Amino acid sequence: MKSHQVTIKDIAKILGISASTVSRALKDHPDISFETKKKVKELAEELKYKPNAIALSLQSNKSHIIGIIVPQIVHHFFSTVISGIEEYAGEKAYNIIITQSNENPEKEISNCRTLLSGRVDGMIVSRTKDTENFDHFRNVLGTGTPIVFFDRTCHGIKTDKVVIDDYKAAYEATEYLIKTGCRNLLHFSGPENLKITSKRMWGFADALKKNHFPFNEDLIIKADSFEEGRKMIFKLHKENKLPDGLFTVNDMTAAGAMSALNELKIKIPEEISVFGFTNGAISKITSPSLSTVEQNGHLMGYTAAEILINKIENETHEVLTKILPTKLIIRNSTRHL
Amino acid sequence: MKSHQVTIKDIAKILGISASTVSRALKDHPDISFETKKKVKELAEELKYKPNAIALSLQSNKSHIIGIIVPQIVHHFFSTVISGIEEYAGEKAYNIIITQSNENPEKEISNCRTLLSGRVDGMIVSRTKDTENFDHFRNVLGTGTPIVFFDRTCHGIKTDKVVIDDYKAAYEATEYLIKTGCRNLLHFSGPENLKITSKRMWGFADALKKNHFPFNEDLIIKADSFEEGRKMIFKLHKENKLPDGLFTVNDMTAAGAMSALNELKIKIPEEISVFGFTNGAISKITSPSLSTVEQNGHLMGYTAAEILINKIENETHEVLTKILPTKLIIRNSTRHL
DNA sequence: GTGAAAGCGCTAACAG
DNA sequence: CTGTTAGCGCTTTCAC
Repeated sequence: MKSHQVTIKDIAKILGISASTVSRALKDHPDISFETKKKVKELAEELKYKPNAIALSLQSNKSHIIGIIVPQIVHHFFSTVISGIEEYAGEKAYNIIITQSNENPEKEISNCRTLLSGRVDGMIVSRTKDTENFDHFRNVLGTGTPIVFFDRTCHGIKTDKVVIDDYKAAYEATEYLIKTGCRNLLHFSGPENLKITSKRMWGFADALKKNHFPFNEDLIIKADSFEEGRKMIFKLHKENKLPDGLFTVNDMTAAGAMSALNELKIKIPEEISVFGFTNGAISKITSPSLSTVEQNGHLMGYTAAEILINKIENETHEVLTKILPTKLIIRNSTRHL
Repeated sequence: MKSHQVTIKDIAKILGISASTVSRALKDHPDISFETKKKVKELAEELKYKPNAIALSLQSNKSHIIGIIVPQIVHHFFSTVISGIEEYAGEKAYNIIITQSNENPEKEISNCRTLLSGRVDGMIVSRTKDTENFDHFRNVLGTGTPIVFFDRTCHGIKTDKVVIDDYKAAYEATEYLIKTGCRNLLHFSGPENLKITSKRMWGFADALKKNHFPFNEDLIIKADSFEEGRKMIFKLHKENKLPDGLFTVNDMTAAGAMSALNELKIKIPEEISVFGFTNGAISKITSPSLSTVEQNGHLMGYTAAEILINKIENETHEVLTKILPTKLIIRNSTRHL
């Protein structure tokens, strides 16, 4: 199917000059006469010549491609990040290759292989929930290919990270609930081996303690999906243990909880306030609209790409962890101050 | 930064044999002795040799990369499609490069250039709402690079398409509203120059006509976002023109409408039924949950990739339009039969 | 001012 | 069974 794309040789042949002259003319080399340049450029334009990026890559050992590994593209937060990466990469004439691990560590390992084989210039990664062995990332770094982690990072690997201050954000969200009159708080949390979710949990816990609320582990309940959020509310309702303030590890879980609360005709925020995390697309859609933490995925992706490309092009070796600001987005699922 | 990745030459030198022998040993060429194969493979393993995909591409004139152009990655439907593409591509050892046009025709043109320069083996595209001139796509096809369009296709270009039967789906959704007792229907529609949205509109219109409902153009109202959906409901409410059945061009618009209706304390579905389109993540989250049309983005992406890769590898020239089945997903925003 | 030659990593045709 | 050679498209010395 693939017919012949125009090459430098074709142009050279037609013009009766050598390939190297064409190459130089195309990039305005000072040695080349104005005449020749003009002829070459016109013909190139006419034939729709496009440099073969692959040949350039082979030559320069730079692919101008950034490899991305995320658990799921479909996840709103991750697609936001990807969008941010794409934006900065585009500005710098880099392409992005996207792979998803589907939360499967095995797949993540094979993704690394694939990207390495594709000779990406660097990678931007958010690991699966269950990745415990980080050797595949160490291998990548071993080849000299830089990695920037975002959101879900890997402890003990010396490389750049872009994160938000999950602890602080959770602390502030919890404190907001307290300030608006909640006295009986609960947290729906994610897996403990993920730093981001455990940090959110500690932020919640510490906010309680600092405000002289009794704290015990029963106030932390594992639930981190729409369905689990729903189920847990029904369960708590049955046991007569519903709180008057709920802070969830993410928006989806909050949405699930609210869906159940609505069905139970429990008034939000009058009887129970709900606070989410992420500020995804759904937070505007729930009824009532959801108060949440702005996580700014787009900026996170943009920043990660910025750090990575800088590292690729300037070959710096300093390792930095960038902490992006968050803010509380107050909507109608919480009472007002 | 980039240190040396192991090459075939390195292995050859260490083992004191030629590069071609190594190459052949690695791919189990029958000519090579068992001994040699063993030595080569062991060393390759030990040194973590990975074939240089770029060199292979240059050689074979095949990059094993599929280029994707979508209006927005963040859009749930598109990310679902991408996910489907990624899945099939992964099975066939293809990578995907993703670009977004941001609904900007200029950007779309430059995306085509970029991907062409990256020598992708084929493209999967959903155009912007405003693309009117399709020459850039014709150029791509002119280079022998196949394109498969999905969802938003380009009229008058002879290439493969993967779509759903928007007309039929809209017809069925509307008829469902009628069967469940709605007598006063309205449609919130998208831009007219998009075939998919105008087809949804005609499906709605024809369902009314076939069921002997009066039809006039006032029953079609332009609104295709959360905000517009909201606004329009408030406007209609003020003018006392609210329908008892609403079919929207997509889920977001439906969600906006429902958000407004909830605020106005208008009961869904008792006073007004709402029917969406897409079955995105949000359709489970709205209150009540949203009846909608399953558009199956994942399958659409998977199918598009299947058609494209088949075309790439088998160099077939037949052009086909694949119409994927849809189905109504009945939840709680509509009355039951 | 321009051309010839070498080489990026790999494969395949051609020799032995 | 294995080595040599050439070439994919391009850039970059080194000549002239």
